[in-house]
Amino acid sequence: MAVPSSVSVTPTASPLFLRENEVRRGVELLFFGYTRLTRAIDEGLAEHGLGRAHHRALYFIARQPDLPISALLKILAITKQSLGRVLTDLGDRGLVETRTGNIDRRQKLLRLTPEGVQFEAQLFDALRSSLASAYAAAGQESVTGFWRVLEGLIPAEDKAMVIALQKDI
Amino acid sequence: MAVPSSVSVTPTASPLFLRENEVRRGVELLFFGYTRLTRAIDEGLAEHGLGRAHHRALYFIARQPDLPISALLKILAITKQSLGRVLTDLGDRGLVETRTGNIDRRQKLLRLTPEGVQFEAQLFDALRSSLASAYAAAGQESVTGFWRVLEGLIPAEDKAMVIALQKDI
DNA sequence: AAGATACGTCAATATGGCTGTCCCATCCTC
DNA sequence: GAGGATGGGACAGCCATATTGACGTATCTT
Repeated sequence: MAVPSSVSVTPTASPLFLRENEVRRGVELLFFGYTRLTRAIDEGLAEHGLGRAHHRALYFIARQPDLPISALLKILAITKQSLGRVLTDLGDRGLVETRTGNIDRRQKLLRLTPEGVQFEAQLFDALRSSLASAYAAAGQESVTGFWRVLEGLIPAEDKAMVIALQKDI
Repeated sequence: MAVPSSVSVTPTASPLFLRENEVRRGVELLFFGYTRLTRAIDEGLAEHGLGRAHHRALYFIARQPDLPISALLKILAITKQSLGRVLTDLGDRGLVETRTGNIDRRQKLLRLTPEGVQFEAQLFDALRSSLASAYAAAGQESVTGFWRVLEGLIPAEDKAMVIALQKDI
């Protein structure tokens, strides 16, 4: 390891620093795996003149119908302005609609139109076929490990949000 | 594993289609895990006025010194123009240098300068601490599964490239 | 000598983020 | 009921990162 001593000056070897190979492998597999998975849907998106940002919104709206905009902002961690543009596009194409919240009338609750449901399902099919075949090739035990490691990458303050997503399946 | 015996159409319900929950979970964990990991280095990059695109180049040059530009183009799967700008920025900051190939004098071989090595190591420390703690929390068996699933997401035609990266650690 | 390859470069464009500012409607608290 | 906090929308401008297409030069291969 040709790391200049000025950077990581650990006099004693910490276990966290004995893993360069494993860490680099994880970084690389995450990079390639993630980018290849997202590419699986580009074609479907392009047919509607949409990009990946639109898909992310579409996906989470599909996942939690009647999601308030503020919740989507937290999930995506982008600014209101950036999301506004995306939602305008999705609305213009008749894929997403909003209605006023019952409990809090300031809120707009997002949900997919029937066309939106169909389109999201079509995109999801591409994700499913990629991920399901990776799952099948790796085996169920590996899938569990895959989830565990990824969960460990999510900071504590975001974890509740992610788990909430997966509760009401 | 329950992979249909060929690519053929299975009239009965394929196991691949009985996994919506698992697939959604994977999509979400990949999204959050990947984005959170990449955020870990944004601060360090911003100090040099660089972005994530610069880090990706820096990372793979660190990984394979004397990498020809054409190889980096394949890894990153972006256009020559996009990469050109990134490499210009890295060169201007004295982080990356090129030299003419010995075997093929048309090639320019990329490598980090000493400053580049130090900077990459600093960024890598952030990645390492995130990933290593996720690894530690999940356990070694999970890490193996994590790798296996991600490998399954990489299309066959790219797999050789990724494996080549990990051979000469 | 001809063609392919590796790299560089110019110009124009798209996407998806950002900041800052201001506004309106609604809710909550005192 | 007044005042402040919150949810959402909108305008203007900017930045980072990617794209396509076309063209040029050096070098390698045949």
